[in-house]
Amino acid sequence: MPAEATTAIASPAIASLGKVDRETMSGRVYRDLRNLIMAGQVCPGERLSIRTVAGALGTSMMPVRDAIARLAAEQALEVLPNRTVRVPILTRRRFQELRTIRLMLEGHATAVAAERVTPPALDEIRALHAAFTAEHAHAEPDAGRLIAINKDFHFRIYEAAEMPALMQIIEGLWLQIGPVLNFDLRSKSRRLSDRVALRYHQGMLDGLEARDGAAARAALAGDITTAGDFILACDALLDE
Amino acid sequence: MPAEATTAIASPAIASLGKVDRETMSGRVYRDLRNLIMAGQVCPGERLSIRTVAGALGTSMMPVRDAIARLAAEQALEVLPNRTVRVPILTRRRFQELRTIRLMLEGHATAVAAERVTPPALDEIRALHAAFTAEHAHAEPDAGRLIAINKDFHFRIYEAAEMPALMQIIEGLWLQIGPVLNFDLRSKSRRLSDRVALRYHQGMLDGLEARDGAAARAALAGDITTAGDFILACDALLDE
DNA sequence: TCCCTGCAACTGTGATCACATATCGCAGCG
DNA sequence: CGCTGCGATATGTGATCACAGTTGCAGGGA
Repeated sequence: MPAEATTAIASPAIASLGKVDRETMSGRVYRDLRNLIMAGQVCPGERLSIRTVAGALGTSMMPVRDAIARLAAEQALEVLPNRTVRVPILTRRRFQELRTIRLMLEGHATAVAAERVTPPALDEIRALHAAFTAEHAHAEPDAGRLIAINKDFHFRIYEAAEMPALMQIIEGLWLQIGPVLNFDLRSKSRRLSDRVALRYHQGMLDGLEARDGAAARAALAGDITTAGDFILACDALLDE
Repeated sequence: MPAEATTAIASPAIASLGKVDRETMSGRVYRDLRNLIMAGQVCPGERLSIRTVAGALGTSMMPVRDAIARLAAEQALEVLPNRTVRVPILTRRRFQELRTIRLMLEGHATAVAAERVTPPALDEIRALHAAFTAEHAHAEPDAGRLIAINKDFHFRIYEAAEMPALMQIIEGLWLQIGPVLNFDLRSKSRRLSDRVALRYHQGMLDGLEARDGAAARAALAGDITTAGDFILACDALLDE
């Protein structure tokens, strides 16, 4: 029998074996849908049918059922009284509530990150900021890429706070807000606030480098607040 | 055909029809497990087998699979690399992190509640505090009931803040902390901190009545902090 | 006494099926 | 022209089955 089962034989050949798809299909569907939602690539109100998604992914209904159940538990999807499931439509009130929570939680994560961030982490954050800036410099910036880099920039900072439970909650918040980014994504006028986004990001970076938690937090607050104002002005939200 | 399907016929008889079990078995299993966990009636590290739970509940595996998937998404349960699922075992570090987050979130909810609480809500909160006090007066207080009343007291306050998204997050936090209440529950020495718990609850109530958000928040902070210290002293937690 | 081996029971995963219900479209009547 | 009623389609839910992987334990060898 090959060495895997035995205790101490370490052949160099083993390391090159690679891992055999240790991921369940449920997990994969879940992750894919999650990324889709967080990247703002699904429309608020859009309906998901288990069979349709399963067909599109070439699997049976089971993994999709599972993934949707998990996303619904995180409020990333919504099950209507009809028991059909759709991408939630945020009310203005709820959006503002989420923004308030984000200011607290992401503000705290940023402040803590300013204390704990390591030089290599700072380098990564700098690189992401540079990439964000570069993408803005393009004549025709790719909105999808912009959103992705922005997300990486924020979460790389939160990760530096070394508070995994906090980060999971923050991810949940982005997951709920994700779909409205869709509208933002399609509106080309977003450039208006983009310049200020760059400035706030720079402020966060400066705060981290100076280990000034309050400054970094203040810059983040500006970022979140102005971005939120932009969405609110778009009225992609339910009035309620 | 009875009136239900038609538009405008409002017979008094209809109202008495009652609703026919409009709840899925998945939903029921989910809710039951959730309550069990939040009430601290499952042990950290305890393993759950889908078939076993299904057998105990007299259903097939399906609803249990569904419920467990949802709870796992909320970190209320944990899927091991083996793909078996168990009640998570908190590390000290994670427990302290959760406490920090609770101080922020529940503190904010309490402060906002102080501004928005209505007289009838205040009455309910007073009643719950009275019940909590009364249960303490018993010679042999029922720990389970104590935990339940405490939870109702806190969440009735948070509900008064009228921030549903915030409340869902807080529920998620209680869900993660629930299992360690189990140890607390079994240790009879808990009386030590109970007196102080009563005092802090009184302080929260006073703050709400005076519409003094800062005072209510400070009292809540004392409650959470001292309760957390008690758990940490029990070392029911993983050292990491 | 300890460690290894091999078999049996058990577990989660994915697929498929049956069923009750909801939704949509169309015909028929007012 | 608009509303009502009915049939066809599609949807979520729950049950059952097959399978692969893991775990646990007993037996045999050193």
